Amino acid sequence: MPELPEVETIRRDLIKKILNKKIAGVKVYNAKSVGGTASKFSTALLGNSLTAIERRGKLLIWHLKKGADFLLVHLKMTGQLIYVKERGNKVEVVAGGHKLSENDIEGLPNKHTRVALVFTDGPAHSLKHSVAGESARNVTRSVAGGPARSVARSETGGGQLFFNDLRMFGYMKLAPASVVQKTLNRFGPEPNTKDWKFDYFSALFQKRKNTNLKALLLNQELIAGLGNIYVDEVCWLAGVKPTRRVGAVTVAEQKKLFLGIPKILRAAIKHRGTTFRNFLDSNGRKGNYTDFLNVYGRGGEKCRRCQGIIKKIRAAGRGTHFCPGCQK
DNA sequence: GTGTTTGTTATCAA
DNA sequence: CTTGATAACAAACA
Repeated sequence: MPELPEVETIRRDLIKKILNKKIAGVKVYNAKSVGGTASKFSTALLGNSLTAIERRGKLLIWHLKKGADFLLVHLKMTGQLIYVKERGNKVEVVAGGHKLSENDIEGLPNKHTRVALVFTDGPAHSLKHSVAGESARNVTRSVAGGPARSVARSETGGGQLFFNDLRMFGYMKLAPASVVQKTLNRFGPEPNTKDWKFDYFSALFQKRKNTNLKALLLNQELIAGLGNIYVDEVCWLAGVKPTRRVGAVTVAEQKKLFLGIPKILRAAIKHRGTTFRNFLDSNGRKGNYTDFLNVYGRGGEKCRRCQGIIKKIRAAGRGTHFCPGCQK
């Protein structure tokens, strides 16, 4: 469940790994993941390179050197962008010293791989362009040796980026500047920037007084980047129940929430995000903020602040965790 | 077979 | 038009 801190972690890593490298190979395992037209996608990316990677909320905006389009990348719930550096025929994990489980980067591409990009530092030797069928399984069956293998054996030193997405909600879509602008304009302010102002935040509690706090904080058009995990954590930190009617949140509580949001997001970025289920960073490694969660995923456990028992309910259609003891 | 997981959008009601 | 709530999407797991 990549939220702002997880997407930001990936963004920072990808800048180091793939910026300005030539895209020498493109493989689409699932056309839907790239907006439906795999050939258009491949053509736009082959021989191209990234000049910048921006983030807005949970959305990544890839700037391409050639062509008029940008690439919008959204991981939704189960998307992963895993970069594997290549040495000869052997695939090598970039970040060592960390044990990887079977579900991590070994065996990539796997059945959840929807797109693979091959990078090279130098000029592209051979530009591979292939479009696969519905799943990696089909691909492997239909072609001798499997196209997946042909990617792994590509003669490049730049490495490969795998877009894995179990549930296929995520996407990598080409978009012209006009569409990008329209998309970005819909987001609320970024909590970790100078755009994060209390006057704006406080006004939301008047404007949206009839919903509950959880729904307010989850709304990307009002605040960019919070998702289910961090909303629960922010509410705990501020001592307010996520189910509280927005109109009944006091100014003092608004202040705690206002300060708590960037505080938690920054801490989570510092610890490279939270891995609760599917999140892996671009090295295929888990996020470490999981150890710092106070309520999310701790239903039935003791509150670290008041020794109450964390409750899990459903609010705004989401699994919601809070402490009845110290959240009012 | 049932319920649960959640980011975003579509849809509907008020 | 706005707000608010809910279903739908899709795959896997307990």
